[in-house]
Amino acid sequence: MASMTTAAGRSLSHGRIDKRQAILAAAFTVFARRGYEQAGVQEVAEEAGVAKPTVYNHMSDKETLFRETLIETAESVAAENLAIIDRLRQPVEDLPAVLEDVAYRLLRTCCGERSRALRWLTYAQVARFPDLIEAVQSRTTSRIRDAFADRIAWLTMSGQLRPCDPTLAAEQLLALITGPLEGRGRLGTRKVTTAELRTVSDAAVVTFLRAYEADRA
Amino acid sequence: MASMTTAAGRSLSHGRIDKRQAILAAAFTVFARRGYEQAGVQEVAEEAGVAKPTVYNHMSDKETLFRETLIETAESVAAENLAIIDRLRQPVEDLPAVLEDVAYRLLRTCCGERSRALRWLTYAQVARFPDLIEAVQSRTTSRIRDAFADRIAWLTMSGQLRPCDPTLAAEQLLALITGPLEGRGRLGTRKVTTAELRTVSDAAVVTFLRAYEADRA
DNA sequence: ATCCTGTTGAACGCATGAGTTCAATTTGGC
DNA sequence: GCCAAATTGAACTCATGCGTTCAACAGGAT
Repeated sequence: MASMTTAAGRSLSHGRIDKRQAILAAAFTVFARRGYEQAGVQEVAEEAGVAKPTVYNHMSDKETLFRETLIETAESVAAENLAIIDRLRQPVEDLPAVLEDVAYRLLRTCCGERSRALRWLTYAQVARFPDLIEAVQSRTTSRIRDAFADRIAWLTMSGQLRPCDPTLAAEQLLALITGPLEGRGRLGTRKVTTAELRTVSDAAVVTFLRAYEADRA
Repeated sequence: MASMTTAAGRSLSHGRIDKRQAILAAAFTVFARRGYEQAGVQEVAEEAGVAKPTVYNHMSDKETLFRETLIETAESVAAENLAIIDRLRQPVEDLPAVLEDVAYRLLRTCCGERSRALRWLTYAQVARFPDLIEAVQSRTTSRIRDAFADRIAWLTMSGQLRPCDPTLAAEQLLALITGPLEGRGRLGTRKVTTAELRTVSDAAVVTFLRAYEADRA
């Protein structure tokens, strides 16, 4: 009877520190470093400070380990992004400034180690685990898009944005934020300067507002 | 001394049909189907209708085989996209209509088998071959962006678009075209309807023109 | 103290697949 | 027809790594 876990992730069997979390964290580190196939279960165990059979005590397979790791990371990344968008819940007086701030933070997160590695690992295993794309995106991109759409809907109702399809507007704003850097290979391996992030996110907001700002009458 | 090849890809040693091309084509098929690590050289050989040692006669490594395959495909995909953008070289009378046509074709290409597989394979092997991102993107995304920027510069000079940074505008237009479907996981495994492509590409052009069209005075 | 449960390290079996070897055969050029 | 280069199939070597086994061990509960 391997460790069943509560919603909080704490082990039920005895009060021991849950090694499950350590294993998942280590697994993500190693998978991100080497990729799925190149990563060895042995290496994950070492990174977690644990013996190999212990890993198999918690996860039946390398595949299971991979899936749980990606899901876990997806939830974490999503939470980070949703927190940023929540900035738009408080009433906004200076819309461009607030949007630029949100856009900048989102872009910074999307360029971060975790987000990049998550995207890579997910797409890398399309051939082997096609369902993972759906599993990860429904937890990240879709939720972020919907949260943004909610904020845009409110902004529209308060007259700060022109009437539009909020979901489409959210998709386009997100595309404007993350697209340019992707095209420059900067969501790839190269370093990104803070200035470049600001330039791109500001430009995204400017273009978005030109297209979606309510006519000033 | 294995076969040196001319620019046309024809084998110099005797007039034999160049098996190199067959091998590269088969390799892309197999890599796209299985991914780099899962694809076997044996399987590539079978797909190409060739014996395994023959593959090693043309490519020293599995790694070399992979690199050459990706580069070859990148050139091919780029050519396809550049041809679409060339549509903008002839003088345009109805800018929205032409842009929508170009956007739709680009999106259709980007959702195609070859493009998707190329992206996947490239990003999938970031951990092992980090330089491939640069190699592929410099042949595809960068060139497409630059070609688009050229057209946009001309359109600006002819007064059909407002003054802007053509490269940034190109990046943003491309982002608007391909971003939304990516967010929906539609550049993933799911099927995409023609209608959906049209909706997204039209919306991209509408938003782009709202932001970049010259003021009608 | 003594159970029970989970951990440890080391070794193992086993499958997979890269890259090679080689002798036999095909191919196209001359 | 003849040669040289390329191709073929089969078998082989060798490294890698998953998943398992097991005997010894640790640590909390009663």
